[in-house]
Amino acid sequence: MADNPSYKERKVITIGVVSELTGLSERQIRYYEERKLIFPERSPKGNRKYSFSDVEQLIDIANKREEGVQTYEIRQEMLKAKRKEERRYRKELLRGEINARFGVQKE
Amino acid sequence: MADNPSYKERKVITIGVVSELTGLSERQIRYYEERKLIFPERSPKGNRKYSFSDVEQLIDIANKREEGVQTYEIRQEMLKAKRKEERRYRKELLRGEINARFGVQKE
DNA sequence: CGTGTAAGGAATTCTGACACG
DNA sequence: CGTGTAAGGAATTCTGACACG
Repeated sequence: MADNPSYKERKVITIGVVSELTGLSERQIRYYEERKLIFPERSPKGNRKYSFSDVEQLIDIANKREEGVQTYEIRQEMLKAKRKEERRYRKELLRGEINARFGVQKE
Repeated sequence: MADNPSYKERKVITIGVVSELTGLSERQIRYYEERKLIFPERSPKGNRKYSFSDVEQLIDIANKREEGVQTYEIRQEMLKAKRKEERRYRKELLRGEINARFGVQKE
């Protein structure tokens, strides 16, 4: 589904660059991690690494915060969206299984 | 043509990460820049920033070097490919202009 | 030519804490 | 709650140079 090299998801960007890209302070970025809104990886020596996808997520968070939405609420929204996505995915899986057993044959 | 956000071309990766990604030493990466094989941007304070595209380019360079190709030769090949690409592009431009004046109308 | 390394300095990042509100 | 800041240390990056071959 995603590109195989998947430039968007590779966690390769350091916090300083993320700060420039998002306009957020490093303090804010680390705090949003503490509040479980963002999940960077760590380099061997402990430096945070973010993906472009994380950068976009942070920009969304920044917009919500400007509207006065609290981090807790943002987290709730994220969890809700995630559950919805999982339901959609399971449904898709199920459809595939049913087709494999009872569906019309291809060719 | 490329994605608008253009994750592949944004120069956001520090040299340490590029070193991990490519298996090349920082010394080698800086040297290939000196030889004009790679063109990182610089952060305000002078740190090199690379794109995913640069990383791929470096992997190609590493492969060529393993085959014993010298940096000078690699550079010549790159310049040749670039000129070829430019000819293709100008041809494309020209075709567009001709169509705009004399070509069949759409609709 | 291509790469390793030691050198010294400057910039980056990390954590835990105090501050304000 | 969300963010700024000073603190001290560790890791990163930079440049110019010497070394080997």
